[in-house]
Amino acid sequence: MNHLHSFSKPEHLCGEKRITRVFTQGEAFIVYPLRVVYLIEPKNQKESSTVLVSVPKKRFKRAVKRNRLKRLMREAYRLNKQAIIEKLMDKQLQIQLAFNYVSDEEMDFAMIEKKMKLSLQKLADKIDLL
RNA sequence: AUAGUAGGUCGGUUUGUCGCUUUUCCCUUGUGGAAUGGAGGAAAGUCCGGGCAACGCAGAGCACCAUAUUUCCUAACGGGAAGCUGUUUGUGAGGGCAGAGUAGCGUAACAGAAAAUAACCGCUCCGGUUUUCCGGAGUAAGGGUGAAAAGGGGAGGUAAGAGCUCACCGGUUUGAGUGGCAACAUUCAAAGCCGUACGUCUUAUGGGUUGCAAGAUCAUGUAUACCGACGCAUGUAGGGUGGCUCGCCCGAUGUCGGGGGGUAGAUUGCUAAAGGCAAAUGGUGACAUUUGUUCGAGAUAAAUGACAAACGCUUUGCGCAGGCAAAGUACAGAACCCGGCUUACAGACCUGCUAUUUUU
RNA sequence: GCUGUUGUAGCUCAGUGGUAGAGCACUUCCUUGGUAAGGAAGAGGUCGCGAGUUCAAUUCUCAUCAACAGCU
Repeated sequence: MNHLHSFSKPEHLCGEKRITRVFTQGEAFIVYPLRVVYLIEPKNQKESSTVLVSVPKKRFKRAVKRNRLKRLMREAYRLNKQAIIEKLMDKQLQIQLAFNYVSDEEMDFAMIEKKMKLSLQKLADKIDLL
């Protein structure tokens, strides 16, 4: 069985030091409602892509809504990550990603998936330029 | 039948595809496979109480905070049950709120004569003047103001009046009896002639602090914290006793020995518990006892999901009806664990009771 | 996870139970040839929301909502 669509623990971006590094050294762009922060560097760990998603408490007060949006974003990433993974494998690079949700309104899965595809395409273009 | 009220219960189901995570097992040992478990009645707010943990422990007084009707329940509580008294709300079943003490002190705007040792108008008597009126004394029945006006209405009494006196009634205090575990209720007698609300104050009881991001262990690794002995000093400067006072305790620098702070990480704490369900017994009840049976989240930038389809339920529209179509399907997500309280909630069900209408 | 503070006019803030105020801003008028400054007058408040105590609540009590801050 192939595992093109998995999203297991090693693919999460965690640990205070690594997260701080991404946010201080990484670059960012916005594909509304997603703000994408990324850091591309030569490959030195097993996974070629590690990701975190976040929804600010300030915009969504209820935990249920925050959890749902995070799940939708994760799901959208999981189903579409192949777009960048292969390019990274070819060039022997790794990427660390952070997705911030910056809208004030809840969106459904179709919308979020569309935006996620857009932002991943944008990342793929950047990888090609390197 | 409709509307309501009190208490209790539930709060979607099935299938497919792709995923997340706990535990166990297997192998060809890795982006592997299999099996298994995986949010709530409020997981929420963090308002109380407890367990558990670390630190502290020399006390006394004051201060501070909380609580305050009775009896019971409970591990405990500021929670609950059943009562008592008052008040308020509802046609009603019911619901809300308050309930230690009152000796002293303070406040009660505006209006009103006066907001508690009262006297503007009025009433009565006396003196002056004699047309109205002026001055003095008495009085608190009547008037108006106000949220609130000095027990109630009646008879006697008087110049006019007044608990001034009398009987009855209301309330207060004291004593005695009856009922009740008690709060209290009720009866009799006596006294006295009797206002209200809030605050302050007083009394009683309780309160060490911090919280699983507590704390423990491991690997890496080193400031020189801390401890002991000796020496100095002889309780001096200063410090601690988490706000103050008294009291108590420690106590400067040196040498030797022991020892290991902080940061980031991993493991642990971590989930079986005052647990759920049923029956019987006791109790008005909260609840307790016994017996039987049953279940099993443990993540850590944080899992329990996404998509699709079908069904169920609710509402609306169309239709005589079967049915068809559309819309909706709540509040909300564990983060150490329990007991409560509070707040949010589509819809459904059960039991008791109430009101209205109709029928028998 | 734990803890605290604040909410009053468009803005910044007063207001210790008795008719809600100040400064700036706004409107009208005066002044000036005109503008600014100055002067006069005026408008603008569910006192975050909901209960309770009281004769009376911005103020006292309870619950709730929002904003902000702190510890880690």
